Amino acid sequence: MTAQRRGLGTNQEAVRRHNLGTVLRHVHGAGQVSRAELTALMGLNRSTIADLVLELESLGVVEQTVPVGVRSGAGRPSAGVRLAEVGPYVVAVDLGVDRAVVARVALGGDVVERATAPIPSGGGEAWQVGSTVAGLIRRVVEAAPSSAPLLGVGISVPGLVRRSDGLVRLAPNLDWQDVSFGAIVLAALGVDVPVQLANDADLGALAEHRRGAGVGVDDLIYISGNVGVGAGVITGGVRLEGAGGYAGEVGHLPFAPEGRLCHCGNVGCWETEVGAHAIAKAIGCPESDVVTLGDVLDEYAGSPRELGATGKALGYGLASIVNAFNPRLVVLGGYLSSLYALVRHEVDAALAERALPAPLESVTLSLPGLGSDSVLLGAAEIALEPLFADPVAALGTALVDVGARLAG
Amino acid sequence: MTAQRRGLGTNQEAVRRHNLGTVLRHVHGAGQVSRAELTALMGLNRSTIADLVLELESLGVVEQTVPVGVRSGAGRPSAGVRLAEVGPYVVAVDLGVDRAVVARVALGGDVVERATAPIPSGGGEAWQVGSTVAGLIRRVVEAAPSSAPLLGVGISVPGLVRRSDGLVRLAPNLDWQDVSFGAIVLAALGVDVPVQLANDADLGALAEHRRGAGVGVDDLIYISGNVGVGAGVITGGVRLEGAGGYAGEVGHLPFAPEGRLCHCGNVGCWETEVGAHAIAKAIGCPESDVVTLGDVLDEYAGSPRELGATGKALGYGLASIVNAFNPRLVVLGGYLSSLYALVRHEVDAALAERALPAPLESVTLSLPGLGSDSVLLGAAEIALEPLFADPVAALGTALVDVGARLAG
DNA sequence: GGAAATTTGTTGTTCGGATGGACGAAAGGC
DNA sequence: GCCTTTCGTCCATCCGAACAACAAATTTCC
Repeated sequence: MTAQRRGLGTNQEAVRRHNLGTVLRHVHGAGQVSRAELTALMGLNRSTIADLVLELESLGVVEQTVPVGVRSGAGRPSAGVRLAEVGPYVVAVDLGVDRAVVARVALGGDVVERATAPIPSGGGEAWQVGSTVAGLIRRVVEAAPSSAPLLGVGISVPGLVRRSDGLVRLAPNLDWQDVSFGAIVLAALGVDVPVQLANDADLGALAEHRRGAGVGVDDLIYISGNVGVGAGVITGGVRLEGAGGYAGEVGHLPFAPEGRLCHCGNVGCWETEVGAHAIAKAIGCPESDVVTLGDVLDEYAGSPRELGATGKALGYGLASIVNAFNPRLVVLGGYLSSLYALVRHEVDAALAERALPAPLESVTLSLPGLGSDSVLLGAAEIALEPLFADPVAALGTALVDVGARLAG
Repeated sequence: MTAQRRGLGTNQEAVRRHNLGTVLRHVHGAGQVSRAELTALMGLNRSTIADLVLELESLGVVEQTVPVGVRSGAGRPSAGVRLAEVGPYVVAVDLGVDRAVVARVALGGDVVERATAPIPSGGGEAWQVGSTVAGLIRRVVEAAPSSAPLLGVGISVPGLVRRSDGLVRLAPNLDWQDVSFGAIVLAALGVDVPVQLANDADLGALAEHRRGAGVGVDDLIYISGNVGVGAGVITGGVRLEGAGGYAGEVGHLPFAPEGRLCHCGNVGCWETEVGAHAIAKAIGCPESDVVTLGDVLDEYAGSPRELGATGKALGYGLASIVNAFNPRLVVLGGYLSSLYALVRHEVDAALAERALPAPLESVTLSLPGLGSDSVLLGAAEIALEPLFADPVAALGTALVDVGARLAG
């Protein structure tokens, strides 16, 4: 029972829900599992697993295959369970500061189709962006088999998103404040599907945890470098959200009291040292290229010395994060992955200098295992969440024949 | 299912375990609940609750009472469920830097008996402290009814405690490093009971969440001022532990790069501004009174201006914590509660100045609801944890006739 | 004051779903 | 080619939550 409301009792419906969802979660995570592996993973009886798989098969989400795959020892090979060929899917939206990426993502995490459009600098009116996104959604959904159900839409936003209702409280680089972007997109689409919004760093963390560099790691942090800097925290295997959903705003941790003025109104925030604008200034990159700083850094041919101070600042800041959250893994996403490749030594040294020995000894820095798709795939994962919580209910309310409905 | 291993399925034994534990948790939390309230709280059937209560009664942990208490509407009054008169108990140990407090705590959280002994300054050898603590444990257990089972011992340590095995990695103010204090106490006691160790701030947070200022608040932080400064974090209703159990070490967040040298080897840690030594210096308190700084501050009659900078530093540091964790409540424990009473205005203003608007709007600062017992009661709570996870198993392995066993 | 309404406790039964055993099937090892 | 090992399938079983019916205790209303 991953996230049941605490204090409640467990009735038998809940047991079935949980077990169905857990089987599906395993298939989703591994792509292909044998029934024998499922019995071992879940600690349930052979017969029970068989029954659960049968029900999922009749729901049209998984298929059983002939025994295949690497065999270990003797004995009859176990039947495989894999995702259905024409199964449920979600739409993932990665809203960046300069472009929106929209993808149709199948259960299992494969990007089936993808579309991108630029966003005018400064964000533009939210309804314009919503209209653009809706157009991209129409495009990626068009070719989907009409019998495949759409489970929902997950949207990543570079800013503070209120958990309770998905309101975008503040997205500085889009110049948005208190925007109900989920409702805007739905209105532009003209249909009603479940929509989930979340912060980009939180979604990066989720995706890296499920399918990237952090598989099997229950305490990890994803640092997103996306003009601003934020952190998504997974702890004990679950997302750290905080009271309102704003946890992980590490970009405004104090860093240099005598430092530069930050757009948040304070002085010397970490972001003023390792944010995109600061780095661009350090390497003499024109202001117009700030939004694509990652690409600039990938092709950076200047002296690494110009970035030495930045690397040190990154390491010092990471030390604070390591002390506060004690993660096993820190994934550096966005342009920070490009930066880390250039100044790895400075970052590692600064981290080791400032972090406490105990949390330091078990932490690792790494690049995203999903490249630049972490956030997009994280958006897919939150859209899939209801399916794992209750497969029957989620498929019951899913939208079928989506292409036709959206065409009109 | 509060903390089941993820990925596992739920079998029927687990359901019963969970439901029994949840009933007990409710009785433990409320002291007295009616069966009707339990059905509403847990969402289970009347008959099911009746059966669960019957089983707990036969285990000797709860008793049913005649209908009593405030009645709301019409209808037959519901039977009450309360903790058994002679029920299971735990021993809680609060290891401070200058004294150890040991208490016998009944299920329900009442301190039945308590004993205290000083600890030589600088901590002394761990085995000496262990022997002292064992003596206190003997004393508080002596008068316990011989039929009452001892569930375990919970120990709070002012330092970094490894979650996996309870090893005390570092307790600077006791001058300990890698001390297996649980084993030491058990050896001095000569019996084998479950022992849980944890960091003092984590336990303060736990107790305030369960029985103090944070009842019903699922995202709270307890800041312990106990010579050093640390934070215990509850998020989503569960303890934030991190990979090794060291999460919440906020005392060494960077604060003033040009500041004082910290014992951790860095410069300008938050602790160098709001730690006990810094405050003592600010108000001209002799070094020998640092360990009782809370009492000193309670009787402080000097000019509040001497503490203005400290209050500001506290507020700024709290802003970082609020941005990073987005709590709904921050409880200031230890000497920080005394400090806050003196410079509330400065702290509030500094927090409001540096925290981001979104997380700031929902956060409250408060004093501990449990006074100076937060940490002690938190130690009791971790010792009780196995009981709620599996009442039958925990009571099966509990120790009876404790007085006689410990006398020899 | 009495009857109706309301809510709960109790008891016996039902039912959902996990479990376990028996048996056959499909592989590897010798 | 036979034995061993492991798995799928088909039962019967069993555990425990849910449900229904009735009795009990209290409030409310007339």
